[in-house]
Parts: sequence; structure tokens; C-alpha cells
Amino acid sequence: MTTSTRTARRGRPGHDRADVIRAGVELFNEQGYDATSVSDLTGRLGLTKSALYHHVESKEQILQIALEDALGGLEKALEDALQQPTAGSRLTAIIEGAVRVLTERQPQVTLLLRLRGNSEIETAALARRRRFDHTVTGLVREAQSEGIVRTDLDAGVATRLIFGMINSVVEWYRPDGPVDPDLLAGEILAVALGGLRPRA
Amino acid sequence: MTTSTRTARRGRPGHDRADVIRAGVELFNEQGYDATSVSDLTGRLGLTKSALYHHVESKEQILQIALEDALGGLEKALEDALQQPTAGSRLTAIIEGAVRVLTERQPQVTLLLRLRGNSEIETAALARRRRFDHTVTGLVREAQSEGIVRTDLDAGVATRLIFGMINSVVEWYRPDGPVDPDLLAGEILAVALGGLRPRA
DNA sequence: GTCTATAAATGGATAGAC
DNA sequence: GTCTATCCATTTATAGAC
Repeated sequence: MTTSTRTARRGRPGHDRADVIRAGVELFNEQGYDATSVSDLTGRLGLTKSALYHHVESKEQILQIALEDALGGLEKALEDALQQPTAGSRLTAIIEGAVRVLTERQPQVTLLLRLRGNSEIETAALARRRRFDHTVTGLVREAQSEGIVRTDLDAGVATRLIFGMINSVVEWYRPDGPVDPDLLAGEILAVALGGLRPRA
Repeated sequence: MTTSTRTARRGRPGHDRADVIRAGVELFNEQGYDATSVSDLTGRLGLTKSALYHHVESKEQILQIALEDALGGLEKALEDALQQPTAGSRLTAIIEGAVRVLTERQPQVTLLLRLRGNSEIETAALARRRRFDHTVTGLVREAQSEGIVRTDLDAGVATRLIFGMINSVVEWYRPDGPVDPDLLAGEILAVALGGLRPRA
């Protein structure tokens, strides 16, 4: 998925970088990045700190790689959505696309959404996220001027509410759970555009 | 608001417990609870660690007091909503009530929503929050069976989506910002029930 | 690829004087 | 109510052997 050599080392006991990153992201999501020590991580993996530092340069590098994965996915989804011909289809595409990225890369996106900006890496990621949000707000504003979205609501507020709904998915969605991701994308689109009230 | 003696000590330079808690909650929200050291907090307040520990027993006590404030407010709002006579008015009341608590106690609720369960205090607060969510899900299910809410959606998923939208308010709402809290409650209710699409 | 051992700094918290 | 000084556990990270 990320960069490591994809030769499945059968029978070999050793870990590789991908293992470390996977476990790290998992643990960061369970406990929070700052509450997770490198010892916690080595404990889960069953190796020592020195062995871990043989695979990654720092604890923060694990975060950085995950954030790149999350932001890359979201930016790609936005790029694709912008190819759509109409304001309505662009809006629909970015909502569906964002839900898809959120479910497919749930652990990485979760980290992104919980950032506080406590380091240069975090502030850089937050800046990219703001750029994404800003472009999406443009799509919503565009949809408003075409009469597709209600205008009694500021475009920024509308975007934040919709993405509040979308982003909250990372807090409860589980890939092996009962909720189908494709179905979920449709449900979120329906609730975002039509609300909870039954169709008239 | 919390417990401290409310005699405004004019002219006196010293801090009191309320100051410490206010500054602590503020800093926890900026940096995250775990990323915030007691030194960070004393630095902001302009006193030493010993002086700070004269006002509070521990770093975690600050968190605990804030969480009690947040949960108390939400539970009170739910209790009030349950007094309403119809399923529709109960659902409306808890949505409006939750938005009101979120805007009035934004810092405290923000802490609650970011908990990971890293201590007994955190897991206890998360249990209370789950109890709240569960009761609200009951209200949504009730509204579904009365035809007020669409039934092509699991009640749990619907609740999570709506509260995802509501809860996201803590991430951007500022009491001194341009968004009026009462207006916001109405907008969220309108989008939650009717969606982004303009009224037909 | 993993280990033992350790460095150097920072974490939360306390003792006791003023 | 605040201070200086300090304790001790834990933190991220490194050196160097196997």
C-alpha cells in the first residue's frame, strides 16, 4: 500500500516498515498520537525500541506517512469530482468520493481529522486539509447559485455541517462491521441533500 | 460556574481554581489533553507548578471537572426533551438542546468529544456519553415508527449522522464569531430534517 | 533484523520556606 | 498564593554487539 517491498516473507519472523506503520496508526487511533509511546508500539509488535527504529526514523514519521495517505486520497477524490460537468454532479461526486476515501482509508483519515497542529508536520497537513475544505466550499457555493442547494445558509456553514456528518463516519465505521460502505455513501448523500424527513 | 468562591477579588494578583480550570480546558483544546504538559499550563498562567498544584489536585482533575460540566449539560437537555409530548417534538427538542449546550459549553464539550478512554475518568465519561447516545437513538427510532423520520436508514446510523453534524460544531463555532447560536440551532434542525436541497 | 544498555530531556507531582 | 528545589518515572532516540 505505501512503499515497502511487497514480497510476502513467508516463514520469516521479522517485521518490515509496513507492519510498523500499520500497527502505529492503529495504536494512534486507539489512544491518540500523543498518548501513545514508542514503548506501547513495540509492546504491541513484540520487539524492542532499537528494532523499531531500524524500520522508521521517528514516531512522527509514522504519522507523516499516514497523513500523506489520507490527504492524497481526499485530494484525488476532489480532483475527480471537479471533472464532472455540472455543479450538481460535482457536489454529489465529492460527497460520495469523500465517503469512499473515509471508509477505505479509515485509520489514516481518522488521524488527519484529529490533528491539533502540534508540530510542523501537523500544521502542514492541516494547511492541506484547509485547502481541500476551501475548494469544497466553492462547490457548495456554486450549487447554491444554481438553485441546487438552499441559500438561506452560508456556504461555509453548509459545507462544515455536511462534512461534519461525513467525517463523523470515521468514529464508528468498521470495515468488517454490518454497514456496507457503498450503501452508506448513498445514505449519506440522501440525508445530506434530502434530510431525515421521509420523501414526500 | 463550577465550585469556586465567586467573590471577584479586585486588585488581587493571585489566581484561583476557576482560572486554572478555564486556562487548562482552553489549552487542552488547543493542543490536546495528552500533548499539554503542566508546564505548558503554568507558562500560560504565569505561575509555577507548585502554585498550580495548590489550586488543583492533578492535571486530570481539570479534565474531570470539565467533563462533568459537559455531560451534565447534555443529560439535562435530554431530560428536558423527554418531557415533550410527541415523538416529533422530543426529537426537535434534543437536537436544539444539544446545539445549545455545544455552543454554551463549547470548550468542555469539545474535550468530551475527543476522549479516547485512556484512564478510568475517561472511560467513565465515555460510558455516560454512550448512555446519552443510546437514549437519543431511541428517540430517533420512535420518530421512525411514527413516520416522521425515513425508515430506509438504521436508527443508529441516522443518529450518528445527525450527531456527527451537530457535534462538528465544536470544531469551528466561536462564541464571539459571526454565527449566532440560536440561528445555528435552527439551521441545523432544518438541514437535519429537510436536507441541503431547497424547500420544494 | 533484533538485542542490551544508556543517554538526555521531560513528564507529573511534592516538600517546605516565605 | 507563590516560590525554589527536587524526586522519580517515563519519554524519544542512539550506540554498538550479534
